[in-house]
Amino acid sequence: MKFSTKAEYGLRAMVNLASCFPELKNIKSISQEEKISAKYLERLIGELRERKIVKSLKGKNGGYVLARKPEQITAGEIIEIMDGSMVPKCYGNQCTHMKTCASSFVWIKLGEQIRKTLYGIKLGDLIK
Amino acid sequence: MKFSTKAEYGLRAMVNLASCFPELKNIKSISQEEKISAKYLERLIGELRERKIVKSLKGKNGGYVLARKPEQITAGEIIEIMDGSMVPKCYGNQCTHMKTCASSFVWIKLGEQIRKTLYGIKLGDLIK
DNA sequence: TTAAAGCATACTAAATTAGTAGGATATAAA
DNA sequence: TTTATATCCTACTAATTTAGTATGCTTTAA
Repeated sequence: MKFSTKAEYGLRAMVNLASCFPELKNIKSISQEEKISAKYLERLIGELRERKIVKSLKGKNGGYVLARKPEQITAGEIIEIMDGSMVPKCYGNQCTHMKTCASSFVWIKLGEQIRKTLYGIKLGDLIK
Repeated sequence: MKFSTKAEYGLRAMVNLASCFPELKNIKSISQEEKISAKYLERLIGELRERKIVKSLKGKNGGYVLARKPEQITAGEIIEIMDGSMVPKCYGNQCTHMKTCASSFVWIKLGEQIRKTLYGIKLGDLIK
């Protein structure tokens, strides 16, 4: 089981913005500090902007700010946006986690725990 | 975050064997019952054999049996073998989850929870 | 002796991931 | 009002991983 670098990059960038909240910071600075390709990061943060995690300001002296306070944004939100669903599914949509499928219990239980864990961690918790 | 079908196939196959434990079952039967490519499954179960989850009996009337009782095999063992490590790491091995890396807390915490959950589920729990 | 099983290895096709490239658009400051 | 600096948008590509095939060898119970 893996997480993509996308989730990791996204989280790191948001933690970075949380650290300077409520100041603006531009892609160039974030990418240098976090050692992530600027162009790639630009796209990732774009997705987080669509989903209202960050706000952007265009033009000179522009950049990004968290759309909410660090205490009001969870790791789960960010990771779910970056990585897609956190609930593993049985293959080919044939199994829709029916009661008759014994092993589906494992994925359901696990999905619950993962959500519980990640939605319980706020950016505010990570910057102390 | 995703699990591969490999982990799912492996788990399903082991649950299947748990259901008929301690009887032998051959690849052909398992693959038909679980609707998984026989040749692919053969390889997957091969890995589980190397790691002592199942025992095999070659030759006519051969097949596979769980190497231990269903109560003594956990979902975590199987999934870890099939899927590799369950602990997500920071990128490029540059970050080794240091205390200075704020976001690494998330992956460490999550890894713990995943392990706790999956190692807490035994095959025996799944076949009732 | 032989048919039925697992064992081993190499190959391939499809999907996903991780980026690049190039420009269009917006805007604050000079 | 011009210009530099930033985000925004879309298409392309390279690398890796996943999922699955193919082929043949080895073992062994009947």
